[in-house]
Amino acid sequence: MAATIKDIAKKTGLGLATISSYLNGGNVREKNRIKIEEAIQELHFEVNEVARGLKTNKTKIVGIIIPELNNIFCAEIITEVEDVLRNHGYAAMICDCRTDSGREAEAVDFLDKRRVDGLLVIPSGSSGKHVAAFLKKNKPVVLIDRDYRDVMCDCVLVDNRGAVRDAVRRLLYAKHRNIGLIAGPEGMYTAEERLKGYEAAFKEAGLTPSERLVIRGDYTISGGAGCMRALVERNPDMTAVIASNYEMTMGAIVEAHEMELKIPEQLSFVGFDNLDFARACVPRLSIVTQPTREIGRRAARLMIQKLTGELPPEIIKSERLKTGFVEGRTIRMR
Amino acid sequence: MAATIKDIAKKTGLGLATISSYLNGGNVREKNRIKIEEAIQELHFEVNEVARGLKTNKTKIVGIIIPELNNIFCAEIITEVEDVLRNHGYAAMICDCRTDSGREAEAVDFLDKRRVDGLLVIPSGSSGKHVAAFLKKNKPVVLIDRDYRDVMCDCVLVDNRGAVRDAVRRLLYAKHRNIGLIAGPEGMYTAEERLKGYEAAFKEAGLTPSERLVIRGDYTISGGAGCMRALVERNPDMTAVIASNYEMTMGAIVEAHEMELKIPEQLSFVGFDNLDFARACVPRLSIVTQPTREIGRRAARLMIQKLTGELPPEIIKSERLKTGFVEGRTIRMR
DNA sequence: TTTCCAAACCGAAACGTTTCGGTTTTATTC
DNA sequence: GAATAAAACCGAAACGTTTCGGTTTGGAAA
Repeated sequence: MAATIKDIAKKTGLGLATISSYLNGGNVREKNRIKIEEAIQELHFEVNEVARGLKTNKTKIVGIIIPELNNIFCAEIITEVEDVLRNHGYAAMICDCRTDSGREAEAVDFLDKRRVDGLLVIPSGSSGKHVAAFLKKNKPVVLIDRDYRDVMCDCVLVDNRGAVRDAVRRLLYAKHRNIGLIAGPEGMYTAEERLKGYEAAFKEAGLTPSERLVIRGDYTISGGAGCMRALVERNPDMTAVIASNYEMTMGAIVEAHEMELKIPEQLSFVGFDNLDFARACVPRLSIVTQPTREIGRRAARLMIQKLTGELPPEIIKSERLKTGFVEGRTIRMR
Repeated sequence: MAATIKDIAKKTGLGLATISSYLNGGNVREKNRIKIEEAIQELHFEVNEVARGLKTNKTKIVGIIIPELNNIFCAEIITEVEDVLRNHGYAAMICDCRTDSGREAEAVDFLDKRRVDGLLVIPSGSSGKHVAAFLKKNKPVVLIDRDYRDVMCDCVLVDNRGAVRDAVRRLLYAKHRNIGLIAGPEGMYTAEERLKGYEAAFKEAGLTPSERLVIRGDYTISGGAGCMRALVERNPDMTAVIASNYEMTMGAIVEAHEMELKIPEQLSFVGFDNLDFARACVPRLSIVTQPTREIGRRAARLMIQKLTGELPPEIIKSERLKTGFVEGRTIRMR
């Protein structure tokens, strides 16, 4: 049906190798170049990337595994990743694993069978055993946002610890002492790091927060809401709360309204991540922000570098990006 | 490097065709089955889907083209689509075309070269000329959310007209008469449909709204904000506003706060799409909702049916889904 | 005009599957 | 145990590229 390189060869009277050379940027005599281009036009020839992939053992496809496509943080990163990849001729094959590390492992298999050239993963679990086989083939794996505990990979992370430490510092500076934290799930890399940042800020100020001020959520809206209520009920003296991801920020805000808690008059608040949402709230939320586009860009670039061999496989690169803070009106000076 | 079917044949002493047959669910004598499975285990054999694709002329990949991955509405649909596709053994190759129909055409080419088996598109422009070549190869194209004006494709749409008509009806029922509409960009399918729904509701009530009550936004947050301000300034008698997509809903709300407009005391409001956001607002927004998961599921199923031949190519199916309405507290009875 | 060298060109083989048509094996029946 | 039908098996060829090693060509230098 579709024209092949052989049809072009026949039509132009040239050899297979010459056409192939032309297609891959090799030198061809001017008049032949013209003939080839005409034939390509006429027959609507398009390189069959599948055949090429079989021969070269390179598919020019990067597999992307994420916990939830339907999650703005992930989506923003992937948008950027896809853009950079495609600009370099790579296609993005995406698998959503619903924040389930079992499904993550399945996705790795799925993509491996399809012979993707590399894997970009926002890990759901903390073990990376399931990518070991892939790595053994000398294909690159780049991690985003969190690290595997047991397998070394290139990665692009964020200074989670510094992010929350900074938020706490600001609250301490505003004379808050009883600062609640809606932390993330136990064992989750970003959650643990953020919690450590919380503790570090107190420590450096020579303070020790009550244990009752920290509660674990599950990074969901309803989880955030539940935690907010629990924190308020169990800490009558609490004057400020930090929610440590976007979903829980949303949930906390909803619940505060539900409880008719005035923010920041009765309770100061620091949220996470989504600037649009922060701006839409009344009053505008003060939030920790993550450089999602930059994360995506760097991860994709790292992948490209590994793929092109610009960065040799044996050197493993880990980048850590600074977070930001956007002032709103939800921190009250005491 | 990686084991091939030939290695399995050699190891088991069986023929190539037998192994292939086994891999494709054919019958094999029990003892041979065991031998094959052992060999596969031992050599870590995995089918090379690239080679298979070359031979069968089927890649088991579906190309997905969307205006913005980084847009909750799209992301929710795609999440569902990807899930269904993968459950049927298909991979999703995603291209974000930044709401640019030129880039959309490029994406079609890109995916076509990679020999995807079908194309799922949330169109950015209204012309579908760029998929004509793809369709001519007898490969299916399924459209989501909007239709091409010039090319017939299977599609899954939403009753946009009914959605806004319903919203207006509710406001009319609450005795509002001067109802503003923040409409979408001119020429955009969903925008035009929603506008028609607005007009239809007035017509059936025997009313004609002032032209000044309709303003065109560009489906962005800042666009929505600007429109809100303009509407309020130019219509002192306006008592209610409808924003016709999520981003503009957000923008409108932000701007209302900015202008210190009390909702719903001074202005009733109906938003669009994002339930989480609606719930997080104070008071909770009344919104039109779209069945995103269902849209995704149906589109993916349609694609699968076309791909498996369950639905013959010559019959073109178009599905239209009903929207919903979630009551909040932003419509005041007059 | 001849010589010579680099540049351009060439076809066969290979990548790892599936499929076609034909052959062997097995199970069944008499 | 022979005859038969069905089931299982088999290898070669093909899918559309790239690449290898070798051959031809063009044009500059002599």
